[in-house]
Amino acid sequence: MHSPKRMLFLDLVLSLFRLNGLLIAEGDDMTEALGLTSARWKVIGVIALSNSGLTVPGIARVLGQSRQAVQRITDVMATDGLLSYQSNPKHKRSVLVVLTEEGKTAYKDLRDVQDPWAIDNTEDIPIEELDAGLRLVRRLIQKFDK
Amino acid sequence: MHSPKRMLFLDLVLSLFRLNGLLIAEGDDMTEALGLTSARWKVIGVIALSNSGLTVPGIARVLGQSRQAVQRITDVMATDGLLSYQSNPKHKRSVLVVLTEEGKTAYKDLRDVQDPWAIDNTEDIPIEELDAGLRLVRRLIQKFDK
DNA sequence: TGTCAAATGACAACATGCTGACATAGTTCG
DNA sequence: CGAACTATGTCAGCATGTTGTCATTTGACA
Repeated sequence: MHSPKRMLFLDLVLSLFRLNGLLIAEGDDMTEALGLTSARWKVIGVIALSNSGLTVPGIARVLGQSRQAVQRITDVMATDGLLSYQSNPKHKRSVLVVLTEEGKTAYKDLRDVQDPWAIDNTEDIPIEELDAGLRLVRRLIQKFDK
Repeated sequence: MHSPKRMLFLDLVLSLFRLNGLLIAEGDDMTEALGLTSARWKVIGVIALSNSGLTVPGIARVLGQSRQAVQRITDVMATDGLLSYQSNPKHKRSVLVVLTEEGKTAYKDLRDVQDPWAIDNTEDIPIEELDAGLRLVRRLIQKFDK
């Protein structure tokens, strides 16, 4: 027992916890000047990448989070003027979340800091390794997301 | 420039956020019957792997978390009888955290559920891929942990 | 030795996530 | 059509993590 594979996997899991914390800290530091946080740019990113508009539960599904958690973030962001709610022709109660002009500007600013950050932190990592890593992560997500 | 590498990296980061959430949910479900949670078995694991005993800030450094967060967990676990504080000959105020008999039993029970879980979830993944993934994660941790 | 910076404990405020519960809106199907 | 199921908004409680602050203890060094 204590197979190397098992130890490897548990080690990977603990390392992922740690990396997650570091990435959140990085994201918060990086976007502090923009009035954003990790939680907020996750939401902004999802909305910006959708053409037709998303509902709160829709964003939650994309992020793999509870709709309540997303609702809290969007409510504060709406108060801050980054996004607004738009009536949904498909549903009387479930409104669509859209970026305001301010929100679009924030997304652009976000990209302006995020892109150099991504480039800086991958310049010494071969693209094949990143790709393999992403595939592994996706495989694990599929395994647990049921 | 929207380089593929940049997109890949941002995709990886978002996927890591999601995987992190799923792993925490897995950990909580898996150890629910033992009266543990993800936060608790992280701490138990660190203590169990140390021979000489650790202080609260020491555990925090291993986990890459704030000492306050760890202190909160250890306080509750001490109340629950899983661990106890032992006077530290090296330091008048900073006590050592040690597992009680109940805590050691919990660690054993934890391993009994964690091992099959790790084996199940890696049986279709080559060890080389896990190893490569761990190396990538560690590389990123080093990059951000400064 | 005396002083000062770092480490620690303790407390507070806050952000982010979860689940549960309840009412209402939408969908499916007999 | 109507009943049952699902999806959504909303509110509440809780767990986990962060940062900030302040007093005290340690340790390093002029």
